[in-house]
Amino acid sequence: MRPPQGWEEIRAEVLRRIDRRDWRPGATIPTEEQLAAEFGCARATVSRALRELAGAGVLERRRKAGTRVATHPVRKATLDIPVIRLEVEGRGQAYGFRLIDRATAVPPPAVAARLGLAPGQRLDRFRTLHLADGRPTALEDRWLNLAVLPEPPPADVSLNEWLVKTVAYTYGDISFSAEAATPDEALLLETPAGAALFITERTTWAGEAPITSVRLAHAPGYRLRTVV
Amino acid sequence: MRPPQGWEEIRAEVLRRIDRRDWRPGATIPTEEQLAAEFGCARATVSRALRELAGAGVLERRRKAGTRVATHPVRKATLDIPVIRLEVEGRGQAYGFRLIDRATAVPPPAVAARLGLAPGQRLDRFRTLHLADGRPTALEDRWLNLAVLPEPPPADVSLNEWLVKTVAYTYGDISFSAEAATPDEALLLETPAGAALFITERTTWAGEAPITSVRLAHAPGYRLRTVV
DNA sequence: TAGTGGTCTAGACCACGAG
DNA sequence: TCGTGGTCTAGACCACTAG
Repeated sequence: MRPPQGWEEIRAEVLRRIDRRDWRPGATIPTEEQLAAEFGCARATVSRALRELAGAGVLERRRKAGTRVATHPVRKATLDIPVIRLEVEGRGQAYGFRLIDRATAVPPPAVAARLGLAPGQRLDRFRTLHLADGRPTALEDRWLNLAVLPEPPPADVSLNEWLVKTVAYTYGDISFSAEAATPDEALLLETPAGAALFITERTTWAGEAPITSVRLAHAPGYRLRTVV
Repeated sequence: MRPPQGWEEIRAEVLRRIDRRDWRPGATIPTEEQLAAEFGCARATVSRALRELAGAGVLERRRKAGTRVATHPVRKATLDIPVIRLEVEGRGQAYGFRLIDRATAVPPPAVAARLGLAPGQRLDRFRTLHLADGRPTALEDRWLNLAVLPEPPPADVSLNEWLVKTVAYTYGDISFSAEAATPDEALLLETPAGAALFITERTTWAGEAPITSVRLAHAPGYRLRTVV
């Protein structure tokens, strides 16, 4: 049989051997050097293939100990964090948004803690409704640290997209959960009170400075997908 | 200033330049060759750094066109797909589970479609309640294609973990959503009917053969986190 | 301390795709 | 067409860690 060529074919071959149970969970597989000899390629090529599989959670690698097939069924998936406008347009619908209200206030303790703020510090709060073909798809509740921004945001664009262009790359964390719609949310999202909403919460920093904390409540039916 | 050394320092330097807006969203950055010359390293080292950033959604790369700072704020996050037992034990609680019922039946159309089954084909269905310190944390509803398994599963272990050890690596897809608890689910999870539940649905194949489709309904308060 | 993975180099050729 | 990223090689040295 023709040996695998290129790191992608090697990755596929390794997966095949794991699937066929030639290499069982917890077992140590041959070293990079041995595999390179078997496949007739450079060690760097094998290394690349195994590194990708380790990144996906399929293999566990440690110096000196070697490479093992992962025992714990912890798989890693990559998730494309969605942008509402692109999601809506991807479904062939017209995107729109409406600013519900805007205020300066002291954020609730949970938000202040997430952003690492001193108690009592005031932030700007924007609530925006995102629309698909005129119907609400998500309610955005954003707390924004205007102090760190070079200029105030304009009123006529999506705050999210303006931020991305202005503050550029940021680090952050994201969490997903399910919550029942409050009466207020239900009214805005045109859904029954108490409906199960999919919630994404994102907090971002630029370097050390906390920028913004966003809570998105998605209208019922929302679904986040990925592949393992 | 000392030039960055190693692909990780180069990655950090690139991020710094994006953060400082030396390189703006949409702009083309220097070629690998130019950066290698600037940093005094091999092109492969620059390539590695830029590849990682492209994988994270920070850069967009195309042959001939070069490398640009990503304009669309689509970030990619890696998600550790949780294993309930490990999550529970990680919180310092005692893990347990209880088999609710088991049957052979024709799955609902949605499940059959996800698994790519012929209409009318029967599968085994297991419903399991996962417990943390004796209290329910998640309700598992699993449809299992016993025909493709080498041996029937034992009754006394977690079905999920047995599957992982037996079928080894599988491909699959995952989706997340929010749903209101049905009366049945509410009873089992000891929560009010209609409560907002976080739902994960996973379908897996081993090669071409569909193995299993699982729906996990998490008790209220569940939260899935990741970092960008 | 020795074995294994992690990384770097200098060079080469290839594949894609913008102009 | 030809510039750019994508990959491979053969070799080298380093970093971590199991025994």
